[in-house]
Amino acid sequence: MSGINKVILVGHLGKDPEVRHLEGNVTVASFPLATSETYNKDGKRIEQTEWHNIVMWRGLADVASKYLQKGKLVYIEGKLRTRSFEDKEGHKKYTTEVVAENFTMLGRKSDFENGTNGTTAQADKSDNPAAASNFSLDPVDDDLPF
Amino acid sequence: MSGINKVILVGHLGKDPEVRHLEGNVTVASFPLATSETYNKDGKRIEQTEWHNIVMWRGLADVASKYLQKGKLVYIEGKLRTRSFEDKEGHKKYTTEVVAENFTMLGRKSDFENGTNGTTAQADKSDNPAAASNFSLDPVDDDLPF
Amino acid sequence: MSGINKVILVGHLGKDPEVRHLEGNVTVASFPLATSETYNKDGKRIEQTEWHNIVMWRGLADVASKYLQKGKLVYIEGKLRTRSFEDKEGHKKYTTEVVAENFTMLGRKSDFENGTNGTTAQADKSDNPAAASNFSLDPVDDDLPF
Amino acid sequence: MSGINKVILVGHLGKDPEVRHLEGNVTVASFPLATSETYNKDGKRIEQTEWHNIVMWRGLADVASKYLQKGKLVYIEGKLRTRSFEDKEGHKKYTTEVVAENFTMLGRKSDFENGTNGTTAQADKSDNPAAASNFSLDPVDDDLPF
DNA sequence: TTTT
DNA sequence: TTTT
Repeated sequence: MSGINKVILVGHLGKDPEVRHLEGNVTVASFPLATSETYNKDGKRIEQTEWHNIVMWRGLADVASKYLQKGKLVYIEGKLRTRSFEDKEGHKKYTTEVVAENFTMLGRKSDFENGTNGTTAQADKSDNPAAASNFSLDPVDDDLPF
Repeated sequence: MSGINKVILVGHLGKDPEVRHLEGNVTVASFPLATSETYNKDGKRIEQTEWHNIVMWRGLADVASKYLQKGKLVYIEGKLRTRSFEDKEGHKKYTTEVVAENFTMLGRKSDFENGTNGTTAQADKSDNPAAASNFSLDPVDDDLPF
Repeated sequence: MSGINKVILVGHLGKDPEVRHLEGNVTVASFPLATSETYNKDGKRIEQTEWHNIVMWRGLADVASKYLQKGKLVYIEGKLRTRSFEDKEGHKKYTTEVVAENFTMLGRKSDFENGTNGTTAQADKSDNPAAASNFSLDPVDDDLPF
Repeated sequence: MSGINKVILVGHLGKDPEVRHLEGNVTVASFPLATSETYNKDGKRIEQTEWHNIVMWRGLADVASKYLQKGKLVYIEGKLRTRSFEDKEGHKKYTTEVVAENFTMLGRKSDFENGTNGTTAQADKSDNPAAASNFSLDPVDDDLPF
């Protein structure tokens, strides 16, 4: 039977997305995302940071490589996937990743502007009106908002 | 700026979906969904049921009308939408609905079989291979599970 | 059987929380929250805003009245509850609210500082170390972050 | 700043929970949970199962050890935590776990009855009135359902 | 290692 | 109006 495997994260990118192009014209983007939590221990405020390996495929990877950068605050929805691999010494290891299904940029509007290549905010805005900040691979049911 | 508007429900259908066909060949299905919660009051076990108005559009409505029936247990993901209308006496009223984005059938396998018209489990299975129980309007990135 | 009734929102407060004190020393805070969504219609970027009625009870209301203000960006988790009431003309009406179970402030750190009564950022920080921004009614399993 | 780190799973236990008692009278329960997903590949129905390491602490572990068993269908909410350890050969490894914050049993009512040691349904029910199936570590705001 |  |  089918189950549910859903992850919801809000955090900051630890690095710019690393983009790879696989055969068949498939794009993959990956980056670490930090989610922080604060709690009290012996009256002191402790911050604990959890790091997540985020992976985005195809169209989502393309848009991620365009908009997401180190330090940005982002909401990510996805699913868990654990895969095994061999490290350099031939030891079998496991890694758990969050395969993103959609993301939304949070934070100041200026964060939605792509400044990596020196385009001005204005140019970006005309190219990307109104701080478009929600991205997904959903079908383009674009005409009606439901 | 874009935000997040997400609802996650697991509950039972209170009625069979009501299906309407709008102009432009658009299908809409709607039904009430009950989510129950139990808590203790004065040592007695109380069950409180919340009713949700679920709305499904287009392809999701089509598949809902095929598989969902009164009493079935279902996981639904969607978003909130409040709209106004006038009742028969002309009074403005508001209703809040959950516009579903995908759903997954839970429960026994026999629940995934469409038994309304006496078709056998086998016939259902050939029509509906492997008790497919997760439905969404996501793009059919069907070849690879990520 | 028990079900799941969960709402996850990220949006901005439309107003300051309105706080009431009920008998039995129970605090209730309520405010509207806007979640915006952008989509394309005929090549134009449309923003559609959904308004949610948020309700917080007891300790969560107390902390909300202290930290949440009009315009702030907040993550809210809660559940749906529809209740009926009579309006002034005696007509029965329904309203659906999101009863919050916890919230987390998002956005710039300066947003976490309570500036309503002129306390300085520094004073706020000592009172509220490290921009504590996650609030819930969970038990204070504070010593260990799991 | 605080972030969000949330996991939502619906799946079946692969084994009975393994319960350990740590110093300080702390209980820990852990078990594997399977979430299955089906998709089409070349016209064939493929099922892919993802395994999650679930960990429950303290009171939640106690109730888990009482109600959860191999094969049961359960809704789990929690957060991701990756920790490192050394395997027998002294190699550093990482494992990602879902630290559960609450769970709800889904499925037939008979599944809520603890039949491992031959107690009757009736005895179970008196001990566990009304098939209580939602468990969490939330404060016992038991008198009012909000 | 679950379930269908 | 569901389910337990």
